[in-house]
Amino acid sequence: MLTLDRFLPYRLSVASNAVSTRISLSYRKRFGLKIPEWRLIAILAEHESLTPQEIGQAGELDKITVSRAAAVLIERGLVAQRRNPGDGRSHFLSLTSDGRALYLEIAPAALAMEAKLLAGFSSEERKALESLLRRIEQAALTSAPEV
Amino acid sequence: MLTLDRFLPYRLSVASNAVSTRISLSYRKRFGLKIPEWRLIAILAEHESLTPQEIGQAGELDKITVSRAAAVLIERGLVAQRRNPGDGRSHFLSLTSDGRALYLEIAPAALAMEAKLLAGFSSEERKALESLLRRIEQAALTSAPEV
DNA sequence: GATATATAGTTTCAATTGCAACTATATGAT
DNA sequence: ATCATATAGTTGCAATTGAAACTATATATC
Repeated sequence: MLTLDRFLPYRLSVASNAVSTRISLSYRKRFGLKIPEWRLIAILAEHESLTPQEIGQAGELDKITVSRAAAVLIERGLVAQRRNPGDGRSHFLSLTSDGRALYLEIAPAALAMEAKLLAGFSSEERKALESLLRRIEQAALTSAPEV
Repeated sequence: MLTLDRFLPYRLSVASNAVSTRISLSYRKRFGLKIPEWRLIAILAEHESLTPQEIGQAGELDKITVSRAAAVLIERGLVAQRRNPGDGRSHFLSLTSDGRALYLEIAPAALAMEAKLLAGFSSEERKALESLLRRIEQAALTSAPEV
């Protein structure tokens, strides 16, 4: 028998929405960033210099989203663009020093929010949650697109 | 140090998106339903007759979403509306026999999709995932709206 | 090296979503 | 009973999102 309350896709969606809403409010209020913009900054902070395509792969963002987020961040002077000598259709993106400075502000705030969410969890529980989420994601991507 | 790939809100969002995308495609293709419409049907299947407000509480849907989903389902003859004698601003919604018939088709399909997603999980893992998700959700709702 | 096909990224347009204003009814105060 | 305030649900409008078309460049074929 089906019970919505115990249906995995429902529980996952509700949990994810609660967390996203909570977090995105913070990003927006404190730093004027939407989630894709924040993701792009986080990825560039880890990778130095990437093409939009590589950013999309690294952060599960589609190319439209990357394009728009990058435009906003370039406009704000947080991200710089330079030619890709190997491929004229593409280009490299990287954080400017302002971008890096902003990242150094956000990263601790993000970690603090995460810590708050996970406050009641043991370290085994955290690991378990991460691993279960990865497996569910894998299963969703793997199973045939049509049931 | 922050790593996007290991950041809980990110993992949660990615997993939830993967599952939602996968599932909503199915609902839409096979039954012409969007997720809120499906949720509304599932809730009414469990509760017989509810006001829009009660539906919203039962399924984490805001009142606008309920209103629009209900309008679509009434138009399709899947949901019926009748006066609420106790409060003229409100009304009761319930499944029509067509609505119940559709539910009896969808419910097994939904359970089958869930089973597929959870195929590699032991029953302890399933319970753990459900409980961890509820706790995260609670933590997100509880923690102050501003960090 | 010209033409055809493929790919990276952007832009346009249509669908979806959510806030804020609105309508109708209910509740509380004088 | 009248007026003020609160609540249920709907609608209008603005912002967000995503799919498809478009532009520019690259690669493959003849």
